[in-house]
Order: sequence, then C-alpha cells, then structure tokens
Amino acid sequence: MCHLPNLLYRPSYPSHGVQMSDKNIRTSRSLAPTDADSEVVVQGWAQDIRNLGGISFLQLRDRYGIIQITAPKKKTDPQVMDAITSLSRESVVRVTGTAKASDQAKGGVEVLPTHFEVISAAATPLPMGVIDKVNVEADTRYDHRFMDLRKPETRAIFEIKSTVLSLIDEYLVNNGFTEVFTPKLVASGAEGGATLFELRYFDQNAYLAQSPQLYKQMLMSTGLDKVFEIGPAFRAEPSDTTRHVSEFISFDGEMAFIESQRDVQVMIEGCMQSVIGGVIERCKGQLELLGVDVALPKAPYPTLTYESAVEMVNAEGMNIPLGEDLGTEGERLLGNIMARQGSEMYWIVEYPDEAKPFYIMEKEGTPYSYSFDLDYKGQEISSGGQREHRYDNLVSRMEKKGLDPASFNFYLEAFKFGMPAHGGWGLGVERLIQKMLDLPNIREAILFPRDRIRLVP
RNA sequence: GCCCUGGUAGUGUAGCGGCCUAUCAUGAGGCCCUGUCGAGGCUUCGACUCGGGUUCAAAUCCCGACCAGGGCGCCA
Repeated sequence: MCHLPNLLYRPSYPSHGVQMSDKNIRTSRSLAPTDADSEVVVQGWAQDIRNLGGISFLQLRDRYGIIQITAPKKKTDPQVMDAITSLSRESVVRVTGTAKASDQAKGGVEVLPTHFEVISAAATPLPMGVIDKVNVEADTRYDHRFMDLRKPETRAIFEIKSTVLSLIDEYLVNNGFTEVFTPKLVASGAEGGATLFELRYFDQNAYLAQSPQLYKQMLMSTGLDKVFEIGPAFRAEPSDTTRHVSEFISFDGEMAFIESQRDVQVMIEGCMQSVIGGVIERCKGQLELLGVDVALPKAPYPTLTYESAVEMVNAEGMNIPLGEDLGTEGERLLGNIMARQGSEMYWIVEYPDEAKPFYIMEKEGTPYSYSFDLDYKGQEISSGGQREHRYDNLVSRMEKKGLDPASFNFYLEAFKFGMPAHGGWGLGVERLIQKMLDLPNIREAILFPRDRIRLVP
C-alpha cells in the first residue's frame, strides 16, 4: 500500500491542488494581498454576519481559516447586499468579488462581493453554535458531531491522527514490515477476558474481532516475518471511563525470529519517537490551535519490572499485594513518579503470567511472563511480549486458562508445522493521541465514538 | 455493574415547597448604526426529562424509569 506524503502544512506545495475550473478560486490560505484588484471566487460556511447598516461584513470560514467579505452598501449590488444580510449562520455560500488589500481585515485582504450564491442555506436555530460564547457539553457535541467538527480545533485532532497513522506506516515500512489486514468477522475470538459482540453471519453465529492477535501470529509461520495492521477492534466490555470505548483503532505488530521481547520493545520505542517527533514537526499549526505543547519523551524509555513498579507505588502510600494489578490509581501514581524523574514513557515488564493471556510465554521457574506494557503519562497505551511458539506448551497454557484447544484448531495448526520464535504488540491509537494531546476523554480522538450506550451518530 | 452527583428555552446555566406569570448569558426574529472581528443600542421569542405519589400548594420533597457527568470496577 502506498502512502502519499502529507501535503498539509508544507507550503511549498500548491494548496489548492488541481485547478478544477477556470475561475480564480481561492481559499483563506491562498488569498493574499497580492490578489488585490483581481476577481476571485471564495466559498465556505457563513460563520458570522455583521450588518452595520451602511456596511456589512461576512466571515466566511473554509478549511484553512476565515475570509472577510466586506459589503459597503453604496458600492454593492442591492440584491447581493440583501442576500448577505438575510443569510443564516453556517449556510454554505460561494462569493465572487474583487479582492482588496486592507489593513483593517485580518490577513490584510478582503473581498468586495459582486455575485453571491447560497449553495445551501442553514436552518435555524443551530443544534449547537460553532463560535457561540457558551460552553457546549461533550455529549451535545457528539450528538451533533458534524457541527462540532466545524471548529478548527476539533478538526485539528483528526488531522493529527491522520499524520500519526502516516508516520506509523512510514516507520514500519522503513523497517521491513508488511502491512496486512486480518478479518474483523470471526467465528471465535475467545482468547479469554474481553467480551465479544455477537452477530448473525448468514446461518451461523459470528463475532466482531477484539484483536488481530491469532491471525497475526499465524502469519509468523508464513515467512512474512514482520507484519503490522492498523484497524478497528471491538470490545463488548461494559466499561464506562474516559479511556475505554467499544470500537477503537488498534495498531498491531508481530515479528518473527526475535531473540527476546526486547527486540519488540526496541521497535515500538523507535516508532513512538518517530511518531511523536513527526507530529511535533509536521503539525505545528494544529498543536498551536489546540494549545498543546507536545514533548518528545526521553529515550531510552526506562524499564521497570512489575515487582519494582508495585514497590514504587507502595512506597508512596499504596498497598498493592504482589500479584495484583496496579489499578487505575496505581497506574496514575506510577505516572507521577516517573514524571518526576523526567520520563513520560516507560516500560513495565514481567507481569504475572496469571494475568496474561495464553499466547504469552512464561518465564520458566517464576510466576512471571515475558510480557510488557508501555505506559504514557500514567496510562497503558500498548502491551505485548514474546509469544509461546512451542506447540505443546501453547496447548497446555490454553488448558491452564480454561480454554478448549479444539476450538482453536485453525490457529494451533500454524504452530504444528514450523513456527519461529516471535513476539509482538497491540497499541491503542486513540489512547496514544489522547495522552499525547492531553485530551480529557478518549472519545475526543474518535470522530463518531462508540461506547456502552452511544451507537448514533 | 457499583458509588456519588445531576437532568430547567436551540446552547450553557440560576432557582431547590408559596416570593416563579422561572434568572442570566448565548442564540433566533425585527428595528437602528459605514470598519465589525466577544461589535454596540432598542425590541420580541423560547424551557422545568417522563410516569406515579406526598401536599391546600411541587421546577423544588418521595418512588420508579430513562438519560447524562465524575469516580471505581470490568479490560487488547
């Protein structure tokens, strides 16, 4: 799969791309004082209309910003004047007019209209204001997300998300990975733990995949060696938090012929540095709009064992028994401790194998496993480890976890006829974005979030 | 799923037994204004989530449903 370079925010490329008509179509970015006295066509949403009687102003918003349409009554066709002053906010219009340099207009240029076309009049009142001076609750914003996305700062998150995905792609392809797609409709995915969404599949029952785990592992027996996938994952967990949703984008990778899980960690770490560094470099405008100062995490990321992580939080007043999960509070406290030491990203390795799925390799002679979590500012964004590639051990681990190996034949078969040592990871893309941009809720990083109760829009 | 808090005009809120014919802001409609950009001035419009109950009287108290926010839990 080929990926075009990110054209946004590289002013050396023409911003309007392919010219689709012979009209002099301009955007808020391409219109400049040097256009003065020439006829231009601009189009967008009517953000604000100011009728002062003898002169009217229309703020026209497009993808890149605002263009001011200025209509002095004496110099403007009465029909055009009327159309402007009677326009409802958020209507889509196309304006033809004369560009005029002006110190009083932002950007130093405004347009005096000669023709005015309402492409789509907006009904009133708006379900929520785009520039109103009142707060709008998150729930109301998600109910009317198309309107919410008219705010540049809301859109900025998704422009950054797009850049993150491009950067991941670039990094992995440069490191010899092949991008793959595994099925999201599956017959069984009961790898334990997470609950599945069930649905009818012709005359069978099927499930929405909670993870590409089994399939990406099967690919390790093929010779593709290094694969990654970016795609949706579905969890029917009844979670109700600011960091859980029932549909999210998972970035999964799997690598064959590894020496240890460390090989996998090195790859993720390099990828994260490249992604965060790339966002800082390519998304300056969006970060400024969001008022976020993203810092490149200190590398190499410190590695804590699960045991030492428990000791660290217990030393600061918690009381977590060995073997137990850190919990939300413990995770957050650990984040604070690490922040004090200047580390936003850090590894927690060797979790108790009891808490890990069947496909993880045990650390023999200990209650621990060859597994890792990657935490970013006190929140887990990725987990992975070395997989159990030895058929007999894998089957006995399944049995130990109360799973029936017979229902995993399609998976186990790949381990029977030559399977290299391998390891991999899964990473929640929206969690990465959430922590990177300090978003209060993971839903802010999803266009149309799906949670326990929200299925619309 | 549990605990806590809450549901009032399009949006965001105040009011928390009678002073409610319900506050303020924002918005929408109308009018005035030639440099607005959180414009300004005048004016009009618009709401108590639903169902039961208590009471002479309920937006206000009680019960239930539904929904939301915060926290926890569940959790690749």
